[in-house]
Amino acid sequence: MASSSPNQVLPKFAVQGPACCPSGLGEQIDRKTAEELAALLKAVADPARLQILALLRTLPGCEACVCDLTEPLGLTQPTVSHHLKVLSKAGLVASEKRGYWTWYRVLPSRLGELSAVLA
Amino acid sequence: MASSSPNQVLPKFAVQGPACCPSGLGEQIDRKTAEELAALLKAVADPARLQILALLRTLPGCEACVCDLTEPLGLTQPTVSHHLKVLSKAGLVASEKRGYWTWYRVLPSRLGELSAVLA
DNA sequence: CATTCAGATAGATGTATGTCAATATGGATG
DNA sequence: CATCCATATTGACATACATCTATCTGAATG
Repeated sequence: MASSSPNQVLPKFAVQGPACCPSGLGEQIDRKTAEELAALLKAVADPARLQILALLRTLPGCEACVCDLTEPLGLTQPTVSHHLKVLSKAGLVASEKRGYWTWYRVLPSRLGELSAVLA
Repeated sequence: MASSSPNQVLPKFAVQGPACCPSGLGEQIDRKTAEELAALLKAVADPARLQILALLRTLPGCEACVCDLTEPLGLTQPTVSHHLKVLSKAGLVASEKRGYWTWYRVLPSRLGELSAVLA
């Protein structure tokens, strides 16, 4: 079913801040907006998930199946599957079933949004 | 004692990735590097702390004392103090005691590093 | 249609974390 | 030096989360 970025409606974070410290965090944000942005950041703020993203990016097409990730990460298959689900819900990766394997691939635009907000 | 970025030795994340999806996460990272980057991201991946950073940036000099933050955040003073400590340990803010008050100010360069890694 | 294989899900468990009330700390002031 | 004020720390508590083992699901294959 390739569930990737299902109902992801990213709030419109400002991308320019005040002169003193220009940033997407340049104006006050309400609690709800802060929670949405924090949720996206939490998806990335984990060593295993960072390694997954970095590893996927080294591979042709920026994609891999789950079984290719367990050994380099030193984690069990269910744990890797869990992390991929978190990344998927955050819209950071997309999945596609091909034959026996499910291929996960990085969606770089989402990381770019994050980067722009923090810049 | 103004404890800010005490023993912060940020690993040298690559800032350019492969052509398919250029990023600072463009090459494999080992567990230790991933943990350090995740720790920095965790410091930002909280609604209250994002609001603190955004709020500080709207103020003259990008700074405020703790008592200025509790009401807009809707959190108690100890909780705000806790979040500021987390941000401080991550090197995202610096503190300075002036008279009665402790002033916290954003260190924008640190956020810039994060942004560059994710770009 | 029985088997096989990759991946997903469920359940359990220990640890980390966000929050608050209560209290300690430590500089400023009279 | 006694007091006051902003902030830091402590202790408690509930929730979230990372991880594992065990099991389920569902497509491919003979």
